[in-house]
Amino acid sequence: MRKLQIVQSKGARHEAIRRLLQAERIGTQEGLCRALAREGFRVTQATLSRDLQQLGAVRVGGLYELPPASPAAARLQEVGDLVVSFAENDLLVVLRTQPGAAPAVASAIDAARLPGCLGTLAGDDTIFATPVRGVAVRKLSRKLRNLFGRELS
Amino acid sequence: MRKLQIVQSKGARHEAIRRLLQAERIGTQEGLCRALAREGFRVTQATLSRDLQQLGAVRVGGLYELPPASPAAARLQEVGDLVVSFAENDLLVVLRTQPGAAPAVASAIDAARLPGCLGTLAGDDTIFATPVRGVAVRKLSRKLRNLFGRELS
DNA sequence: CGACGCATTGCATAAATATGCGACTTCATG
DNA sequence: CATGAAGTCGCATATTTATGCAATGCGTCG
Repeated sequence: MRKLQIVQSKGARHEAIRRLLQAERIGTQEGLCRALAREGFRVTQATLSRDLQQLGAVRVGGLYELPPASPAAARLQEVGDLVVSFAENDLLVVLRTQPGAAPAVASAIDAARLPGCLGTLAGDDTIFATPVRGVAVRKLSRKLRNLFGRELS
Repeated sequence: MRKLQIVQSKGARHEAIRRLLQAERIGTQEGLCRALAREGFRVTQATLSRDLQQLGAVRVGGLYELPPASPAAARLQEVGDLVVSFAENDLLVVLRTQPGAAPAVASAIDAARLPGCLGTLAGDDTIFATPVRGVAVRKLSRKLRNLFGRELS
């Protein structure tokens, strides 16, 4: 039997990685691994290899660098708190937001230009989002959840 | 005894690498190695590792990409043909150019902001270049030769 | 609750990249 | 011509990164 894994920390870990790469001169995944360990994240090099790819980090001159986080992504993080719940049917993903916040959130989603998102329509506290043909509503729903990086009903 | 090496091709090879990386999707140094071989460049992965570093290439998403060649470097290549000869004494590097071309060449050199180059002064077909304190005139001369990528008297 | 889909992770290892060292060339100099 | 400094390169290998696979956790749905 292999060691139990404590899944569940990717979001926070990615944030930490961003911070660390900017603050320190980190040149290897092993080094990043040690730095993260100091902050309480215990993961292996394999995981970091995947994380760095997902973050779009690039190794240049023996040092890891991050492409500036897209403004769109930053905005999504900001408005994430305004989202109250997710739901979906066969056709649409339906997001509920705090009163009046729907337009702001929908605009942030649009700006992010998700590959699978055909369009959004915002009311006052409700957003309809519809996937491009061929993408399952489920899939889009998951993507949106991940974007806001939170667990919702 | 090890195999004889046919030194002497870095400049052209670097050009070829630039071209190939832009034209094809190349994801490994081995792949680049094969592509170069098709063009007649026979070098090993080790050499390419060094070349790519020198070119500032970056591997992102499993593909090699080049940072856009600095305008300064491009300009240097352009004016390189106008340079006729190099010479040096204890104090200065002296470049001769085609008549009237000195200012253009000097300006390109200045724009390149060589770390070892304190300043240049251009006449009509003659340029004086002087190194920063601590850098040998010899050193600066070599750097300039390399920049123009040609063999001159 | 049980089954299923999917995401996350570690482990082991494959794949890829970087580098120490010596060979060789080219220039320039005594 | 001998000598020496600088630059380029291949080889062998060390270092670093990527990945196939299986285990586990989480959410959903019947």
